[in-house]
Amino acid sequence: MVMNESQLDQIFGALSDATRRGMLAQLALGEANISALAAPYDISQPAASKHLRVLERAGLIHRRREGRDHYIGVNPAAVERAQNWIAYYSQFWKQQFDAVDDFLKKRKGE
Amino acid sequence: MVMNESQLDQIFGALSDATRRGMLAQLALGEANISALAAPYDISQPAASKHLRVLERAGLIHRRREGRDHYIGVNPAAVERAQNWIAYYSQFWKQQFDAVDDFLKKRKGE
DNA sequence: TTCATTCATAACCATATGGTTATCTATTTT
DNA sequence: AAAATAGATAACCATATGGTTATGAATGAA
Repeated sequence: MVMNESQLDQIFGALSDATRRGMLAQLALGEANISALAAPYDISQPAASKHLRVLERAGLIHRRREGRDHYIGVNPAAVERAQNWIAYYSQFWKQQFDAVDDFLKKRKGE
Repeated sequence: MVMNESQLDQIFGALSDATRRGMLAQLALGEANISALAAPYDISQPAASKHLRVLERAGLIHRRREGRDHYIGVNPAAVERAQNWIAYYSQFWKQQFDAVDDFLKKRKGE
């Protein structure tokens, strides 16, 4: 579980906003340019630009320029870091939760 | 994938700080009181108290009072929400990533 | 009863975040 | 060449975040 802590800060921080999560969700359908990603939200163009910079800084997306369009795609590896952190600890959390649960069930059965 | 968006905001937001992630990691060993959770960090007692309130508001932990001690434990269900969000979309992200990867490998083989 | 410990709360400070409008560059379209 | 489109950047604003010190309440130990 060796991992750059500050990058995890940025990854989770980037995921903590519904607009950015929505953009990532949209990118599950494939690459999109910034206008397309901004369209579903009632925000200004610079606001969308800022959100994408946050996602980019966290390493969650990459950007490919084609003329005046910037095409955005997801970096699954970065998302996986967050997923791994949660998965690693949730083993232990669930385990100890289940232990308490078992104890309560057994006591109820007496 | 119906899920309270603002709670996801809070869950991911709570996970975006290394101190709070450290506290959750420590809780993998079992319940602990606030002093024990604060001990590894060079922060004041009120700072630790604030971090725990953030985790609590996100539903990631629960608190049980015993005399002057507040014992903290993890709520695995809340963590699972974050995990599920990532797991759901990462299918698609990886899938499209693999498709590009295959394409590049095939082209290289020509 | 007095002292120590655990924790919460209030007030404050610096910085980050999420939004805006205005303006600029670069590229495409007409 | 002129107009439209895609984006970036700067300057600004309100609020949130993460930290501090000071203080108070409640419980436990001497």
